[in-house]
Amino acid sequence: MAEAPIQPQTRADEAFDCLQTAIVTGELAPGEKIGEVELCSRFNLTRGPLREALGRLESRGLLVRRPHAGVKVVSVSAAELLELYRIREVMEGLAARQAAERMTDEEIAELQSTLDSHEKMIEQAQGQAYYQAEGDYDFHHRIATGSRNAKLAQMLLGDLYYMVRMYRYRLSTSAGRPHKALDEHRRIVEAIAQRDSELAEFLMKRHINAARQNIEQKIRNGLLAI
Amino acid sequence: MAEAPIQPQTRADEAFDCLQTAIVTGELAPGEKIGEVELCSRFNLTRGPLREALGRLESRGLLVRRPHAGVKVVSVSAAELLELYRIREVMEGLAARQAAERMTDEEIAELQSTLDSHEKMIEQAQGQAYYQAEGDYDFHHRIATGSRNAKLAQMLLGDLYYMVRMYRYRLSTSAGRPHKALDEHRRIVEAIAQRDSELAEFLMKRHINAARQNIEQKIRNGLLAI
DNA sequence: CGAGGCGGTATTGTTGACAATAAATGCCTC
DNA sequence: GAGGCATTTATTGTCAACAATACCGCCTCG
Repeated sequence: MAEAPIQPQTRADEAFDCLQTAIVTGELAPGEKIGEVELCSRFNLTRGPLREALGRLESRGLLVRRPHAGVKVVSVSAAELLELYRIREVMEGLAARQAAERMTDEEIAELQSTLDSHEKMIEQAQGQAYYQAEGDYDFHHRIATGSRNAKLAQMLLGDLYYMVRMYRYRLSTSAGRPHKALDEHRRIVEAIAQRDSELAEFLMKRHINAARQNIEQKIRNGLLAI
Repeated sequence: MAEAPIQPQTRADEAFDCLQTAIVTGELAPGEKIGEVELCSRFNLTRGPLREALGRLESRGLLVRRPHAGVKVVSVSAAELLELYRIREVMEGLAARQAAERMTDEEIAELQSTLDSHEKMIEQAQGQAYYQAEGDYDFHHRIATGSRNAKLAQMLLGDLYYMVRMYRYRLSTSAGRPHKALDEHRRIVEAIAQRDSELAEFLMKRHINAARQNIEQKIRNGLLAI
């Protein structure tokens, strides 16, 4: 894959990575107000690079900043989370369509083999939810880059996924869903392998739509406090 | 509307706005390598806020930055510009669909009246291209915000439009297209007014698809050097 | 007793100087 | 004369001090 550089090349990059993962993992809770100096001591940084990272995070919508009043982690309401899935639906649908047109045969083969390993991960039930989440992320990540649409991949991987992942960590997938999701992944890859771009788009949209409905149902049942 | 604050609230915001408009208008040409100190003197800023703005611009994909090697304005190839339109197609389709479901009657009425004024602007042929571009931007802007999908609006208005507008300035619309575009706008609004979300999505997608093909054709004819 | 204004304090925004890195130039060697 | 290496230089990255602003508690006044 080779996505992350060997090491953050500059202190600002380092700060950016630290903050981003801290937000995604929930180490910095949504809605939490955070002071700059506190963050500096926490991540061994100085305020210059930190502020630069803060700006980038704000631009990506993970932070909100009020002038002279500090920054706080964005808190996404349940409704907004569902809206995110609406966006994912159309964007990843496009990604799947373009991936079907443009992925190399090697990439498709790799994609299929990753699905195999995801299946194994799910079989050994321990840590099922976590591995499923990671596997799911891996799958969608590959489709996004496989679209050969740089901006699309950037928006999906840089903007949307991080916001969704904020909630993945506390959103344990419901029983039975992992298998269903994997099956849906399989069908999408199948369509891509057959270069059936229309079908790939359709299946991807339906896949994400199903995930959204899954969350929607949980919210209705009060199983999910956001 | 009331979008832009009365004045940039902080120096970094000011820097961000300056740089962004400078890039969009072409004052800073794509591919141009720019030094920080030069920018500082040009916009009467100091390097701190400037760097913060630079980070935000980079995060939005208008700049590319190589550590210790300076920043340069992103140069979008013809192929990438067309890819941008593919993204717009699906995202604005979604925006139109949600706008049809969620815009208030007042907003729809306003939208219709803005179309009237756009028509007048086109009638008086002078500066046709410019007004058309602005009117087009205005229209799509309203649809995006009308979707009541904050993240969608943010991604469209914050990420995509600025990149597209970089090329709008040198992309004179072809003869006859303004009228056609206005007509397409009219139909979309009509669908929204009738709360026909499916039709609104369809028409919007087709509208942007037509714009893309228009550009594609120009590129093929060598009328467009990118 | 409540509301509004006022000052202290802590936090953010900004600045200029310092250090580290990469590009560029000139020199030396082959 | 050409190529590679070391030095120089300019640019970026980083830091710590300074200034400006908003929040909080207190006091006064209605």
